[in-house]
Amino acid sequence: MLQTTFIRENRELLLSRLGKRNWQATDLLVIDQIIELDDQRKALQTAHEGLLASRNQLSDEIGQLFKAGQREKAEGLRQEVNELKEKATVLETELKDTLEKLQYALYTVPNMPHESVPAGSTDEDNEVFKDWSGPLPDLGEGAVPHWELAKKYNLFDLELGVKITGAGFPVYRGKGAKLQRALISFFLDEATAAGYEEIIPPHLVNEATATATGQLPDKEGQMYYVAADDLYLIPTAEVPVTNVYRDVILNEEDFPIKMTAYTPCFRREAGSYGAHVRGLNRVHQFDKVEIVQIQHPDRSYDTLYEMLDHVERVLQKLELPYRILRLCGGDLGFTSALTYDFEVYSAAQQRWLEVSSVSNFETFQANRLKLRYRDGKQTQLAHTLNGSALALARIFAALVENNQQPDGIAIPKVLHSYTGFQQID
RNA sequence: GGAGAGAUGCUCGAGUGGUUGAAGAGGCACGCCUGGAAAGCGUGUAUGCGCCAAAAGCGUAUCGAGGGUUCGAAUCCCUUUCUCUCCGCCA
Repeated sequence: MLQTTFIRENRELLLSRLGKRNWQATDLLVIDQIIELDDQRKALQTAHEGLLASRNQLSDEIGQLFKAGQREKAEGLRQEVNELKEKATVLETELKDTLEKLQYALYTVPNMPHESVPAGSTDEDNEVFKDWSGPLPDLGEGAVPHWELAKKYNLFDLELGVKITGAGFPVYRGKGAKLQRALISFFLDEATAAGYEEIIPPHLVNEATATATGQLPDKEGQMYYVAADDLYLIPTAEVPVTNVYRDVILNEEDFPIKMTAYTPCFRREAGSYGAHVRGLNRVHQFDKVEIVQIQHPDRSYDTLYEMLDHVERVLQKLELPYRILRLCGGDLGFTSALTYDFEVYSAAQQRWLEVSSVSNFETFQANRLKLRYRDGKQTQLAHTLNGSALALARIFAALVENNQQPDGIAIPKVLHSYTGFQQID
């Protein structure tokens, strides 16, 4: 959520930047509505608090009079205060109403895209920020996609998942399960070696938490919801991990805060079916290691690129062909100011699969989180960032596809100490 | 799940209707003292919002959360959340 003061002070810039998200003139009206509502709010608040101040002052006087034994005088003041209170109640109702409208309007405004965000409306307009320079793997005859490899080598079973739960809930087995666990450990070790504190957060979160990182309101359809306890299954570790710092005031020397977490991620992904979602390409539950940073506003973009480097190094160690995209305005998430996606090449499917998304949210989440730092005498909102390092199901898919050989699947060297085997056969 | 107790500032902890944004202690910061340090002494130490060009300042709200009683609530009432203790259940 953008700050009202920011919107007031940067109206023109905001209007033009929201154009990158393909906002039309009619969409932009909400910005002026917000400023208007905020004007109203200020006027009402000033008037309301003026009445409260009088009330408090008179109440003090009444107290003094009672002590002095001047009951009659006190009774007179009482009448006066009661009249003030009636007026105050009217203003209070109006104020609450205005605040509610303002809040509602603010919730509809997405983050302001960074100046480097390319124009565009769909994922086809994303800019290739760093392309894969080497040759793409050519598996030749007989290469099969990962879902067939899964059957051949007993790596995972989607039909079994259907029996146990439903579509999109893979059951990993045998060396497939071991490989999955190896990848998780490897990713976590890479992150902690880079200075991230490992966190094991809850996998269910309450409404306040989901609101602070921007999943609520509006996107409840994307999360699994446990009605009996009013809790949501996390769609990403970003949600609980970023909320570690909800309602916190940091000192400047606390920056940067670096946290990493492995969690399963649950996404309803309603309405996505078809050939491109076969196998592990899109599932309702997948494993992911997330990296999160909280940084000083002046340094958050350096941090964003540092996080890109981290993801890049991990992919290099896994020896997977990858490219980096800079998301266009139309594809940019609601809460993000700038996002880079990583895609790995899936040689058997001959297509790129998104395996990581690294974003700077600037103050958008921090505003809702009330995550601030002390800047001299005042407090300022911090910047939050996060990225996948990495999302597992698709890494798993690309890994087994690209490394398939006639007699088995070769495990990348870096994972040998984690898997305990060098090949799946 | 049943019974009881509790929730106050960075921490501990006092406070049952009237300068209580909140005693006291600890911590922390700064200053004095010291050759240096400790001890000691002094000062300071919440956040949001509004008024103000801005600072200073002033106002207002906040003692788990929400609502109520009252001229006035940390203090009284209701609802709710959470924590602790005992019992039950249990990986």
